[in-house]
Amino acid sequence: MSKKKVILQAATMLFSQKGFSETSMSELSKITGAAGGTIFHHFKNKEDILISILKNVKEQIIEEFDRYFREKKFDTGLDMVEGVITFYLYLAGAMEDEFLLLHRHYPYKLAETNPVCRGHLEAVYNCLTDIFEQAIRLGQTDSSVGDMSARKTALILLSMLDGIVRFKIYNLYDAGSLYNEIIAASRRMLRNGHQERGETEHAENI
Amino acid sequence: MSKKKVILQAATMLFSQKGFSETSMSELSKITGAAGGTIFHHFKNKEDILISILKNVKEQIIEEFDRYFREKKFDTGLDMVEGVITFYLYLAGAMEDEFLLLHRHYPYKLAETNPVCRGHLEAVYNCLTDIFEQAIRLGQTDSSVGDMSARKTALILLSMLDGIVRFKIYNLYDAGSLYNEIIAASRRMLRNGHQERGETEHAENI
DNA sequence: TTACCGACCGAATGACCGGTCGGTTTTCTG
DNA sequence: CAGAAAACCGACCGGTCATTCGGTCGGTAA
Repeated sequence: MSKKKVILQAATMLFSQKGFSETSMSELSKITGAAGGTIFHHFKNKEDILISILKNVKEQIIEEFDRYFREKKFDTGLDMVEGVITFYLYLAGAMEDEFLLLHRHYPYKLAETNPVCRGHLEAVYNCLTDIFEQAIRLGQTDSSVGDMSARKTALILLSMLDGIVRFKIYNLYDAGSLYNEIIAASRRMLRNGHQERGETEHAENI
Repeated sequence: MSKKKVILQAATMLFSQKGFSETSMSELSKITGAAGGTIFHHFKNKEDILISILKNVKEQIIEEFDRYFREKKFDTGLDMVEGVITFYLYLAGAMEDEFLLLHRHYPYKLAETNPVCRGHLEAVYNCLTDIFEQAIRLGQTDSSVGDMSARKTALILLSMLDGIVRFKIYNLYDAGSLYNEIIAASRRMLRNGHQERGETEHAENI
């Protein structure tokens, strides 16, 4: 493997697990076996390494979902939502470092001044939101999902998963033990129930 | 106000908005007007400042919820859940810096080796989860909330709000414009609907 | 008056930081 | 094989970092 790849891979791990500022170039140099100068031969500065990593993360996540949808078909929109949730949680485990990096604050701080960085981050979240939105819209055409704002509900679902993943990453709670309840809760949240029943006495508050 | 309070207040802002490692003691010194030595007279090191801040954050959040429940009463458990969600989102805006700090990675990293730090963080999340759990259990006794694991559903609700707040903090999406949908989605997720209807053809997948 | 206190100061310290540069080795190409 | 280009090296630089420490000062108790 080329030295550049080695550097990128080690930096992904270090920036994710230790943080960007908390990782020194000398440490990256020691771990990769590359001399200090070699790193700066491949990347113009430390920040440039992070941008390259984020580009990779973006491409990997989008590619993973593309592949998933190429292989998988769904009976209903609601089933598709469940599939996406399941795959998202799987991916958060399989790409642990990458998801951890996306939960760190530094990339978002950098995104405020660096358009390229912002572009990569937005691409990830737009991709994910779009997928959920499509699934919800599909569910609304086949009546497996009720009448609600597809975009906003997609964002709520994504927020929920994002929060679950953060809890797991930050060692607050284990996402795995919540899996069944997440699926059940999402189905209850989405399912078509518009029979205009009158027994739900608090409907007028919504 | 005592110099120690000034230091703590400025450090809360700096550690939240810039990050712990990205904030230097000289910057903290300049902003507060306290000499470098003064800061180390009040705190044994930089980390000790963070611990003190987390202690404050914990106490403030718990106190805020205590006050809220002293003033507010609810007709049903489901109404209580809505109230807690609303208050949580209000608090995330009113205590922006404090919530931002709770979304940074450094405190959780520190918690792995520092039991005091871990204690403060756990206290915050246990408090919040307990509140949701109580509301759900109340809802189950008055039949406004369906039959589901109270603890796990509480964690899912908290994850959802946590994710929403993160999206807002990291400038990914505005939580305010999602408020009505969050309430509606939560009510759908929780509401008692166990009429054993057969028309939801995917119930067997849950 | 004296003796002591805690709050406060800011220069000094040494470790470490990101980044540079001149030179060497390896790889590619004609 | 020659020579150019790319990869690589590590000593070195100026600057910043958290922390230390000798000392000043106003209050207060004996």
